[in-house]
Amino acid sequence: MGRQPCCDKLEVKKGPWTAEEDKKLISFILSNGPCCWRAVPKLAGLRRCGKSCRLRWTNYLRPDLKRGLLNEAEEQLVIDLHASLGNRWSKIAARLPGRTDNEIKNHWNTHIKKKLLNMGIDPVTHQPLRKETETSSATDYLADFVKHLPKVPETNGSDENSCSSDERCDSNLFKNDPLISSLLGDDPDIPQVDVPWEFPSGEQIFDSVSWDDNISSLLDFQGFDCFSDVEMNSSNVLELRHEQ
DNA sequence: AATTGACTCAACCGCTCGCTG
DNA sequence: ACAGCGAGCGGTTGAGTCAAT
Repeated sequence: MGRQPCCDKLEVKKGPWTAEEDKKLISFILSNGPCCWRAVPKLAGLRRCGKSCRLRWTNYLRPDLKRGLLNEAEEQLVIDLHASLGNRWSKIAARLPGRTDNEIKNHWNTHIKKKLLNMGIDPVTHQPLRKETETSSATDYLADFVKHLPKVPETNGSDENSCSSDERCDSNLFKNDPLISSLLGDDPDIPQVDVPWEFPSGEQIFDSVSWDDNISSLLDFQGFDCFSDVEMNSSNVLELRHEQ
């Protein structure tokens, strides 16, 4: 039996969201909360897939999102977390408040990857890239490479604690490299921000305020205070957001 | 001014996971 | 134990933008 499509592909709209669609989605979420994404498009009057609505909300419209590029500290945290978690972007994003997995993934692919490569660090393994000039020949390079390979345990190779005290598996191998050693170390200063985002109920924050007030609140929350002098209504606010 | 190539990032796709009956 | 379903995740795509020529 084939899997049912998540939505009627013939009826749903694709591509960039319009201000009107954003308005409908925000309005719906503000009054109902982010639940049952499959039903959201129908209830909100959107010709979109529920999946698309969830993505739009979590990656763009959510009021607790930070804007702009990741700062130095965030970038370092991403590198650090990637070293231990790999490409588990949602896990990484959970440690960076206000950042989405998509945003971090994009930033990794466009900025951090290059940065690490320029620093001579393999963005996948987080270990120093080897330059040809450092070894006298390809044979030497291979021999050296094999020498530093971690021992593969005979049983259950996936066990991350399976490394013995053998120096080939020792995290001290690259301890002379400041970045690597910092990546390998357990930095107590790294915040363990692993709390789920709590959606403020309409009663708590948006009670007895109009749609336009809600939009202003959202923008205030996200640091759009530069527009405080502008008369805000739902249409011009969303136009502004789309201009970003 | 026009063209081109590199870059960015919002959005989509397909898959997996976890819950429920 | 199994199937069905919704939600979430990670990889990929492509339109828009911008700098270089």
